[in-house]
Amino acid sequence: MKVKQTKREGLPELKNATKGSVVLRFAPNPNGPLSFGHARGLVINSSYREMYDGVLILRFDDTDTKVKPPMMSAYAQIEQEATWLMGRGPDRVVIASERMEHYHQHAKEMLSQGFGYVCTCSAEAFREHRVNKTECPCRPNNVAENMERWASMLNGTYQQGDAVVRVKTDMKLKNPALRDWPALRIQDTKAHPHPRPNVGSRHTVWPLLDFQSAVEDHLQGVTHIIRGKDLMDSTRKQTLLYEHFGWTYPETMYWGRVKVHEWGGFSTSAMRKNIEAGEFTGWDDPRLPTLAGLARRGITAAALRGFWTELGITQKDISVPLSTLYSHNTKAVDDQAPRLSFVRHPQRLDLNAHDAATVLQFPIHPNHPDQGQRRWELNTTGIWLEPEDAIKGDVRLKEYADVRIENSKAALVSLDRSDRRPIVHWLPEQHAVEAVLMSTSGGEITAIEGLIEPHNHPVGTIVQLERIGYAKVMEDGSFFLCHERTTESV
RNA sequence: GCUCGUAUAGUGUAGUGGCCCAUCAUGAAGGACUCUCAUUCCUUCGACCCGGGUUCAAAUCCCGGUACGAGCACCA
Repeated sequence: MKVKQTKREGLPELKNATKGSVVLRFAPNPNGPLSFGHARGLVINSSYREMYDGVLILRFDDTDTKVKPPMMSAYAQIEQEATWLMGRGPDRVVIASERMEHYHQHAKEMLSQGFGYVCTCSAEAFREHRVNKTECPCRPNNVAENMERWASMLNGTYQQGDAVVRVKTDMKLKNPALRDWPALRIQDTKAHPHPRPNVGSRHTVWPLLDFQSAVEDHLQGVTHIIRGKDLMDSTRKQTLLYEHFGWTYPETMYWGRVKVHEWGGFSTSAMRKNIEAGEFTGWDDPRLPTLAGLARRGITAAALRGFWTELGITQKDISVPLSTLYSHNTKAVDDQAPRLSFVRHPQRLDLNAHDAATVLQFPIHPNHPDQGQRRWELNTTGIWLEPEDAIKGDVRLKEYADVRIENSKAALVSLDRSDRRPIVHWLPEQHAVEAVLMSTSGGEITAIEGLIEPHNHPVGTIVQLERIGYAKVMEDGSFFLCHERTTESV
């Protein structure tokens, strides 16, 4: 008997993993709030935490005060956003800048055991050595000398740029990236203090990512690292360090680069600049691919989880259309979204409703009568229609009646459906309040004036505007279209 | 330039030598249901980068090519 092939559900098994003893980590730089891409690390790592009943560490890699300076408000925001996305908080939070003594101690150990050295060559000079596979003059220095130079790094004799601590690997390694890589450097924290008040200018010798991350992973007992494949060489560098220390490196998996068609590339630093320049209203500007921005326009955590889980952890570099995310969001949102009638650019028509019912009643959600009923009272003869529908001639006013439109007048034909004429959404003249539908399109925020049926859905509710799409109720009562349309009929 | 990695339908993804004329989702087209251009359901369309090799047997292993991406920062 042939067994039909099936697609694996969810994420693949972790190598060398036993339930209950898996330790994972997600390590962002708090130089801004989380963005769409960060969600991948959160979703994947947290799924594995659930699968293996493991521990997930949120680690702030905030060891650069100049190139990518941390943002004080980002720490709390990132933890909150991560919790929102994962549906559960991290098991442990680690802040690198507050664990400097561990990094210093390990640097010292590295020097005293002779597998590290203090190098005073300029970056350019060392680059020459790296490409030519030659040893720099500092490399043969003995332990005593290295300890002395280490002291000079710590006490300020050496200034920023004067010296780094390198891990002794092998200058003849095939991969140039691995040759005696830098582990710690000096930062002028007087000029660029760390934003955390208890850190500030206290330290001048700071670890670089590869060293800090490697030491911290070991200290925290991390068993599995899942990260971008841009960090593949980091794994190799860190493995060399682990060998020196006699540690075992965690299992590692990588994912490739993801681009979203509509967004192209973006970076936290670039967004920060544009926000400061006033091009965006803030980190939660709905045009921004930040978690805050996406959440603001009604993209749910469940949609993000579904999206990233479906992409999995392949090393392929991919480009995905936003519609993929939207389809996940539709699935997450539709079943609960109350229906509302919103008429864009309303046009008033007279309706000769001589025989009409005066009260209409129909469900808030067609698939869920238990959500209650909508109740429209018809006490005048005016109705509102979208201009596009008002020229269609024979239409059916949804949940009410078939009408014929001629010369800006609508004539009631039948209360029951008499044929297959198109059904349009509409509003009774008195049962409509002014409203605005906001949306993003092509990097702009646009507003469409219109009328909405009265409702009391609280701020934040994701509703479905019939025949238009899902929208979120905003603080000011306006609606924000969740899924920007490619073919917008504004 | 050196090093590393990846290549399955339009877009993603499953598949680790025979159950593969290749999975699932999304998309497109058609249809059913429905007083929404929503949801749900059904049908159809559509792919193993190229060339060699190993093998009785290759999407799956090996070699070469090509394409794309990443690293070679005193950034993360």
